[in-house]
Amino acid sequence: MPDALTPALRALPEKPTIDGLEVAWIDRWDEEETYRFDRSAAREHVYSIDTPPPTVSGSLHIGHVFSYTQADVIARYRRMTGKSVFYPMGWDDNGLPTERRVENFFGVRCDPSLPYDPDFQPPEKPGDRKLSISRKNFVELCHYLTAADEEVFKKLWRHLGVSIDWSLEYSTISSRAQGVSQRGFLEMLERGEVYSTEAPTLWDVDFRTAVSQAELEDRERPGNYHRIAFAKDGGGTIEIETTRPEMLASCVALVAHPDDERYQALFGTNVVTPLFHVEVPIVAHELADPEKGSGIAMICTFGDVTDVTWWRELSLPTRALIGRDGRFLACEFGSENYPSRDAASANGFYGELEGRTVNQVRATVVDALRESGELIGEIRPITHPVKFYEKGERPLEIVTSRQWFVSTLEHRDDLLRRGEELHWHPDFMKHRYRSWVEGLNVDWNISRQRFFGVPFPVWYPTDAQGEIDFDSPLVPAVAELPVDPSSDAPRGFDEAQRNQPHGFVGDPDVMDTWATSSLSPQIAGHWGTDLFERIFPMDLRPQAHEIIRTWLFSTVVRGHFQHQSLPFTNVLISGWVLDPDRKKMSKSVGNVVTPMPLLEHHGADALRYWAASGRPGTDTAIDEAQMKIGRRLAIKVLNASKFVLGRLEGAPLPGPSDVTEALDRDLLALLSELIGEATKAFEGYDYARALERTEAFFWSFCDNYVELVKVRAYGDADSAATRSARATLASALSVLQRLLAPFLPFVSEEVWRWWHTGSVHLAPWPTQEELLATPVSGEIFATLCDVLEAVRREKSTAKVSQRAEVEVLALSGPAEWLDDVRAGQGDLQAAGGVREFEFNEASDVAITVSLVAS
RNA sequence: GGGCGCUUAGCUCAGUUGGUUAGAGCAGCUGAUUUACACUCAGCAGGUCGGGGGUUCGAGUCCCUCAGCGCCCA
Repeated sequence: MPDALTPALRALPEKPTIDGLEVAWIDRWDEEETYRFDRSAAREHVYSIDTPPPTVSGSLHIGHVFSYTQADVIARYRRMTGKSVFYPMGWDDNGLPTERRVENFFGVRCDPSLPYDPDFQPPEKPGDRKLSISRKNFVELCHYLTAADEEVFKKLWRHLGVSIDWSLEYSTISSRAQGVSQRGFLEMLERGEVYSTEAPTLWDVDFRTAVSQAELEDRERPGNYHRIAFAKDGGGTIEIETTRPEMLASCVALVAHPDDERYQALFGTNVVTPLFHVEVPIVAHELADPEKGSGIAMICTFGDVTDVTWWRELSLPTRALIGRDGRFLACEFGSENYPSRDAASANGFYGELEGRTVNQVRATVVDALRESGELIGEIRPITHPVKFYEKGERPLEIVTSRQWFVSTLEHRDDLLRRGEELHWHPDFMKHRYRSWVEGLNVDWNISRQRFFGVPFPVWYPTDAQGEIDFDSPLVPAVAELPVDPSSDAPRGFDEAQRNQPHGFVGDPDVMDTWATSSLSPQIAGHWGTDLFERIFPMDLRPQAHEIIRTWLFSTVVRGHFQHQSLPFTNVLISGWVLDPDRKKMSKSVGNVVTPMPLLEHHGADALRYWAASGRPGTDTAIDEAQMKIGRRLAIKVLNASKFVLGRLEGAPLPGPSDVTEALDRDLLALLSELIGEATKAFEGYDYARALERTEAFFWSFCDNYVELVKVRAYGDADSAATRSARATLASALSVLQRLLAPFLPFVSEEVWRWWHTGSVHLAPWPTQEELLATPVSGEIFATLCDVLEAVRREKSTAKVSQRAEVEVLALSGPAEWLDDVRAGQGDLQAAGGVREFEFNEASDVAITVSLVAS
């Protein structure tokens, strides 16, 4: 028998309590390095977990408790089955949420043109106006603030008993992670999986950055249909409807569905735009919706994503007029790209628009159209979906700029196959992935025009005129990484040549956060060392469903490109925590629940019980009643353990061979079934089922089995019946403590240590073999429970104490049933206070309880 | 518009390949009382399994359809 299982009973506490167990065991586990990953373990003995690195600038909420507990329960199970568990924790702090938090917290704003101020101290309180600081100062503040936030998160995980090996802690913005990230980028560049291009890009004018398709969301917004008349060449007009009349100057064509009879004759002819007098063609495309408005729409560069599709597929000219700040750019009508039949009038009017915002331009254009009579009828209010950056507050614009893209579209089929290869828990979540990949319509844009992130490790040479040659980027060697092209010069150049003719320019952008966190296996696993070979592909990716299209998708992309493999073999999807009214928690609604007070009030085991009761992928309402039940269970474990171990005092601990009584053998047979069920459930990632079965068994064990044998177990240590009861109690308690350990790590450890030297969390997961070689097939325990229940019911109905005596217990039933009862007759007599038994063979079971007259 | 999930007791949820009389916990009600545990124990009551149709000897479970709720994608 392994050492961890060798019992050595020590003094039991007089009045055990679950309060304070967390503090005691967290430190002890640190000292004993209970969760330390065995760096020398071979791949087949490792269970590796790609833990979600949280963004600490987001608020800590109860959802963190929920999902991390579910993953931890799996980690603890695997550890007990003998795996060396690779369970790191990382922090994913680069990106906009941190930048925004720093801006608000300190009242600062990053201006990359400013020089670094080594003596800079942030203001005590944010001022009325934002203070402009250099990029390096800004990044330093980001590091400073996140370090403090990380401590708060770390405290929560530890208090919750998440069995992370903290020696593996990482950050996606550390120098090492930047090196990994840049290496990953350069290798993709070498293989042709990334490219940079000047392209229409979704752009947030407030954050002044491009965003990717994965960061978009549609929001229903009020809008207005404006009916606008375009002059036909041969006379007459065509009326289109648009929600964006301000884009009129960017109009490059009108479009209708190829099958639309109304416009058949007009395809190929031209019309002239109002106000700007620009000649544009009428074209056909099936994305034009005949049902929408008048069935014909104007194509502008670029009012929405459909415009981009039309522009690309129909090879239309580009007349982009919205700048990075969301204001209209300068434009010369009558020039080559803006042919106008009345340039003077067009330029005169456009003069009123230049430099103005989208809303201002819209109002001016609408007024002008109304005046000229080209606005037809009334403006018609509608509600329609508008694309927003998920963290943004203004609708996205489409701005043309140079960006780095990862080629995902041309690998769509491979990526779909990867999704099929992956084991999803629950299985139906794979549809989320599939529909996302199928719906991709642009490559993954990884450039962000921001500051706190991993810089692109590239420079571009400049020619004699200082023009930038984007097609021949200068790259560092892997050994030089990480680099910062804004302060490091490329090989063969010196700093004086920056931004000079025949010199170089550094790429000013940083990577999208997902371009870095998609390498979490490579960062956590120290890609390039033997450790990585021991943990990759990871065994488990636990995460919530809303980041399937971001974190999961991007990690699959990187694994596929870099290693021709899935980055992990199983994904465990956690649901959301809903508020008690089953509404989604959100900051704006103000129903976000912070976990610490709940943790302190109910205890870690209680919160874990609630979290582990939530099935994979299932949204769960926050439920303090459920936490109270968890707390009750933990207390029961404490008291039952104390009671059972108290029965074992004073004599050598008996072993499995001492289990001779039929009832005891039957109980162990049932326990063996439980082990099988719980193990099977865990192997299928159905931790909630394992918990439910174990919990039900444990309560029945306490209320029925222990009650039946407590008197027998008190008897003469030399009697076989007593030894049998004690051996059964010891075996059952040992198994139950271990089955509960993944869920209730604190109380399980506490009671386990009352009779073992090692940690329950390193004890072997119970097996059916360790119980009885030859299980009994009877239903003795169940039968005795039925009889006991009848006795209890009689006493309860008579409103007497459960300790009241039974004069006669008359039992009728088939012979085998009577045999089962007789097998536990002595225990029944003791537990029920029975004076006399009567047995009668009969076809139907009947139990008659006659109480002693009071 | 396409897809996924959910709908079982007052509440929260189990119910595995179709198989006795549909289960548990909580809440409710009725009791017990120096007990390992009041952070206890026992008992009772509570359901047309969202509606309709079908397959089957047999449907909470499989199929079709409708409705409501939630989410994903477009």
